[in-house]
Amino acid sequence: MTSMTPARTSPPADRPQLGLRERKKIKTRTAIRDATYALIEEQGYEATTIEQIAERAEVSPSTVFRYFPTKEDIVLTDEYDPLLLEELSARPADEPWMDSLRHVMRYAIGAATTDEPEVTKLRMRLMVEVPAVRSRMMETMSVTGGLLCQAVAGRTGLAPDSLEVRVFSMSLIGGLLEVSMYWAENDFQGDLADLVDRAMEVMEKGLPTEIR
Amino acid sequence: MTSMTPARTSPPADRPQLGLRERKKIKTRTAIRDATYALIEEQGYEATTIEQIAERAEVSPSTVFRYFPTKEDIVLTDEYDPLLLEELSARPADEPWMDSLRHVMRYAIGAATTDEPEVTKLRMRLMVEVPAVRSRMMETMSVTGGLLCQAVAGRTGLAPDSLEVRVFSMSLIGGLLEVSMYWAENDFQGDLADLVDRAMEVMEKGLPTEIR
DNA sequence: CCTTCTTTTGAGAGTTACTCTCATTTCATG
DNA sequence: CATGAAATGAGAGTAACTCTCAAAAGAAGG
Repeated sequence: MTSMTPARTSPPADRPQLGLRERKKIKTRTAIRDATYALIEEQGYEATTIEQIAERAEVSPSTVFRYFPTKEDIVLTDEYDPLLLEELSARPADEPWMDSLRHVMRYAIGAATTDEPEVTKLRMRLMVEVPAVRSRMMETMSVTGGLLCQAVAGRTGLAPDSLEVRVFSMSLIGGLLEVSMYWAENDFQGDLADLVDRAMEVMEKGLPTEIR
Repeated sequence: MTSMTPARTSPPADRPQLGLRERKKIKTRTAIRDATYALIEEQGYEATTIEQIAERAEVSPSTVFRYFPTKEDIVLTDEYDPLLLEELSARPADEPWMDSLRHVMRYAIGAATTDEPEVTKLRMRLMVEVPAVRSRMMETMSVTGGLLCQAVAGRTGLAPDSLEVRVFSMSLIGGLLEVSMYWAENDFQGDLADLVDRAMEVMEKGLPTEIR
């Protein structure tokens, strides 16, 4: 899911013969992001202004806004969701639903923590510390939620816009988001994959000591 | 929870001999809120500026910000959470946890839909339509989540900051928030309490057709 | 290479939510 | 009524965004 996946330098997979124009666009995009990360490390999130970002990325402020609709998006945006959903639908149809999810989550976590661990951690830290970032993250998670609904519906045969599917998806996403926060708040101790396992256990079976 | 409870004209219960100062404060607070609601009905959320709100409420813009930290808060803020938690902890200790929750939810829904149904609906509509409002709502829900953790912990004997409790609380809140959205998106058809029941069923037992 | 068309960029002005400060007013109290 | 504390208003300032328009830079064809 969004929170687990790092922002990529280049779009995953396809890169066949891009024109100079396209290549430049990618370069500016990452220039802006890198500038932002660097400035945030130096001064913190709030203290970093769009103007500073623009200056360091050597573009105009207008351009920054052209590439990212909000300041938070510079930090958060990634393009992994479709990949994950694909991964999810590629799972065997007879596999228990929660097991499929677990696999996909592991996959996502692997990608995020191997690829660019510092960036991933920075993002999670910002999520915990900066309300605006957290909000924006939740926003994008609810978009992810919509996609998840499709996947769940496809798998279970339920309607994607039914209350049940929607509630299930959102509560799942809420839970997973909380895992990230927990991990970040506890200084990234332990293995994120293990935490996710524990979380999914809870969401599947309820609290450990709960009296049914 | 927050999403279900209407903003009150006066703080619930206690009003024993308030000084003129306090009474005036309450009056301005509701004046601002009423002005906001009215303007939003007339022009929509985005088109309504703080200046307009201030003008109609007959206070200065500064005062508006003194009472509400953000524009979204004018619409969303209520003070019901503590009440609900109290209600929750007042439930018999041997009652199954989910049953307790169900009761409290019913209570909250009853209060919200009986008290000021139009306001409640307006808020939910804004939640669906205005991203900023939705974000802010999610923010406050995550605060509520923290409180809920305490309650869950007290009941189950688990640590309030344990991963399990936190995940459980947040996924619950995510699910309940989605119920509100669903209700609003479907033009408030059907009984909210029924929807909440169905949602809690999902969160307790998983999706209907799920193969365990 | 040069022309023409399209896309991307930069500059600048404007809006609005929000912050901070300080003087003034308004209530509380003895 | 005097004195102190709290609430208000006025105003200046910041920074994230939005919009518009003209200049610059790649794409494509002759």
